Amino acid sequence: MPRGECRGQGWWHGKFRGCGYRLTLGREAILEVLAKSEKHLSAEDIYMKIHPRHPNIGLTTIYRTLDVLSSLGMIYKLDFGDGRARYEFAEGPKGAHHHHHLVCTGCNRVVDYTDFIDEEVELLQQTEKGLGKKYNFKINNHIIQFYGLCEKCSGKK
Amino acid sequence: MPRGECRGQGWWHGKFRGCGYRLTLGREAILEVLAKSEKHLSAEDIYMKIHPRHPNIGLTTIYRTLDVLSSLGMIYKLDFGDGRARYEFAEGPKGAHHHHHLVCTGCNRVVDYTDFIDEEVELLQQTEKGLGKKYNFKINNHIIQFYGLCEKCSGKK
DNA sequence: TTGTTATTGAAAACCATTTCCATTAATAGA
DNA sequence: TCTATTAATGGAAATGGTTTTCAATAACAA
Repeated sequence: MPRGECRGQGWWHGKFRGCGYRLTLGREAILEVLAKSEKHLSAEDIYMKIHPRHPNIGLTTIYRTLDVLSSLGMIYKLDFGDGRARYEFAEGPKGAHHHHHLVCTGCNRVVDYTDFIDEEVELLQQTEKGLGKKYNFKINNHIIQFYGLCEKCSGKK
Repeated sequence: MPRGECRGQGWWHGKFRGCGYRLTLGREAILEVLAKSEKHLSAEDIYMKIHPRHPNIGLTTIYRTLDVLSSLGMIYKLDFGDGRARYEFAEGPKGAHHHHHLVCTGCNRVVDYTDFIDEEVELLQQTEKGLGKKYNFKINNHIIQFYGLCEKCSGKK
């Protein structure tokens, strides 16, 4: 199932079915929350958002679904070093909103930046290709993150 | 305490003292293990290596010491996504052995690569400077990691 | 040598995530 | 539409890396 032929309402029907997954209420609800929401939600954040409307969807299901969505490439699993995973909607194919993260180690605020992205992407592709060949890796993902202190936290210190 | 004026046997004495830390057996033992060892040790790895010689050093102390060393910039705390932190000795100043990591998501093998490092470092510095100014961050760290499947794991599939 | 206080070890607590297992429900086929 | 199959679910319990607690110990300054 080549990633990326998705767009429009309900495109995920095919995505699920095509991979032998069933389309359930929970899965749709979670996808919807991630698609609409501010970014970087934790499993519990998602649970909280979904619970009022779907009180019968448990946290376990959230975790399981997030794994599925993540393995389908529909969402990204992120780690900002605060001990809980965060998830963000993978905005369609072709990296339309490709960005990386700038994390404040003081207050855990996260800034999505797109500055220098073109240069980054170019270097990443080059590196990916080089490394892949040299070490015989089939590379399919990368992380770039910057850590520091935001204005507020820098002052506090 | 400006990082980086360290070299030679026992340079850490000053590093510790200068920051109000005491120099203890445990701290030296842990530093030594990290300095000598293959890279990417987990807290428990370190515990196992130290235990035969120092059976009275507990895992708790390992964790506490790793925090201290990490906050002093003497070691790096790494996350390869397998649920446990790894640590690696910060090889002196000036990024003498600056490298990044290529992680196999199949078997968790980690390759340290230095290919394209110069280009990377240049871009990183540029980005760091740009982001720092634009978002008023005092950036002091970054991560770059590639994930994929190594030859073996790629075949298995 | 002595007093102060950072450091320690062991056990318990923490807490995000996973596993278990009996129940439910999505889907394919009749 | 109805039915059988089996993936998906939820609640409770387990997991496991890391942190906290607290009384005992030991590094260091004087």
